[in-house]
Amino acid sequence: MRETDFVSGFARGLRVIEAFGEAQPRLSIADAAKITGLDRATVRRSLLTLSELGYADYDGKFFTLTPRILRLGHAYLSATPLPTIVQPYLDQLSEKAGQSASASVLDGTEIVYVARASQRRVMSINLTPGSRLPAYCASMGRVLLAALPEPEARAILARSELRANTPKTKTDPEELMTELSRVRAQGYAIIDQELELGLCSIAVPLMNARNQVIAALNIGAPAAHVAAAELAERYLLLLKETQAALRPLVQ
Amino acid sequence: MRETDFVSGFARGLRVIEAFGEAQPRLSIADAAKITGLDRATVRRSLLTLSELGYADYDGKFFTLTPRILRLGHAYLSATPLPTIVQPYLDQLSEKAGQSASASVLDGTEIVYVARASQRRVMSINLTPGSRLPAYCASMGRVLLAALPEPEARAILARSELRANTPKTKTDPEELMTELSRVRAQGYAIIDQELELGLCSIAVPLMNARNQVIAALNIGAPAAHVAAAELAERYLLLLKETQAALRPLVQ
DNA sequence: CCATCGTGTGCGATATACGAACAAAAGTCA
DNA sequence: TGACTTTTGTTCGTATATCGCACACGATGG
Repeated sequence: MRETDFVSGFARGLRVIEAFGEAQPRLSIADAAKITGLDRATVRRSLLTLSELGYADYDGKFFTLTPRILRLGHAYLSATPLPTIVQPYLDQLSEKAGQSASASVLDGTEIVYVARASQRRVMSINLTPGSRLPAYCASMGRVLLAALPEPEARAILARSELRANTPKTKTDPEELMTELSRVRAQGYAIIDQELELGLCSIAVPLMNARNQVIAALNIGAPAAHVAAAELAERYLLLLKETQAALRPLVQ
Repeated sequence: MRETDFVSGFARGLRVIEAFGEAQPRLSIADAAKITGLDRATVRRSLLTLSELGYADYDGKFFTLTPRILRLGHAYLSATPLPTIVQPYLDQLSEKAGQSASASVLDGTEIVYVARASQRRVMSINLTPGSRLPAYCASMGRVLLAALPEPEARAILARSELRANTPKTKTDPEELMTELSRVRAQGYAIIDQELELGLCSIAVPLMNARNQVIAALNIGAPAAHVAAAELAERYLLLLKETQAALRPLVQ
């Protein structure tokens, strides 16, 4: 790609959108400039553009994103067959298990939820399609990493910020690589409160007819109700059934 | 706003993202140029930019969005308090009712789902946060339109493409305005298979402490299980409870 | 009253869009 | 099949748009 085949104004604008996050629902021009590292004048132009197009509101001081911004992500969710195909199966799975069921794919060091059927909420985090979690400490992340060639998985772990979210979180890259081998061998991953105390989950890969891993499915449960050790006997069969049902339908 | 306070390269790029939709998961440069009405050279630069940033994949012929694009919508969903606050209440509501429960806001002539707790799937449409439906024929749309000053509601109806999705769809603006008055008076809206045959729903407004309508809540049910006439007696109380519980929590 | 912070603006240097031209595929039809 | 048309992707030159910097101004607070 040539230098001139890149629209930097567009790229800068996308960075500005992403500056709005968890902790930042309202941004002033200076805030957004600080977060993105862009010049204030540039950020101002981007924000005014967003506001002009209806993607943001502006009260003269602060900018907030409007629901219209969801059109952008929705373009993916409705255009990509996977979420649509998977959703009804997750609904069934969730109902049979009495727990939340989700599907996600890998994006860099993170997993991205592309579909979810939630039962009563047990986590402090609100997960919706589009939500992201670090791959190294999520059951679906383990499954997706295990599907990669070892050097790639290792590279992703190297790029990850391996934080101990709880005392149970595995953060040693070597230990994680060993865990990935086990996951690869047994065909599923179990996480016991490594992301958040009180939460455990079990995940399996979702493969297409050519045996390529294209996503992961999981069931999450409160540790208080279901011990991690019981996850496999309770839910593995259900997950495997869903995995098998979806296999001929994807890609 | 001055002319130069608008970054047209950014605006064009956003149009390109939105070109990917339901029917268009994969776009060639020429496809995207046709849909957006932009020059092929311009579209090409935007698409290559998206690809360079990891928001799109490019196989040399077709572009597809990657899950990374969800970061953009997620910036809204996680930054805006509403979806996070509402979700657990929707989960409860959905569980008690045994039907899907959703929350949405108005964006132009459409409602946008910002949170949803789904039970078994009954509609052909897959609804997730970010999904959009025409306001005029959705129960939450009726409630949100009814909350507007009459001239504004009328203006939105005028801008809407009033399609008869089913034989039951109301498409006459005057009839719709009358319906909005009824909705305003009774405090809820019922839709009987106006969007899709076999689907009916009931919605109430979600107000904040200052009585401003900031969203709508609904319960959707298959017409085969629940006649439209029974919706109110079955679910109105539940919806009102949720409405009351949320009222002090929002905004 | 000055220091600090945030916002808006003018300007020269640089990046980008447009239209057109060209090259390469992909159809089309005898 | 082969010649012809149509469509698509890419490149180029130039007019225009945009960036980042520097500065001005107002608000806020010690």
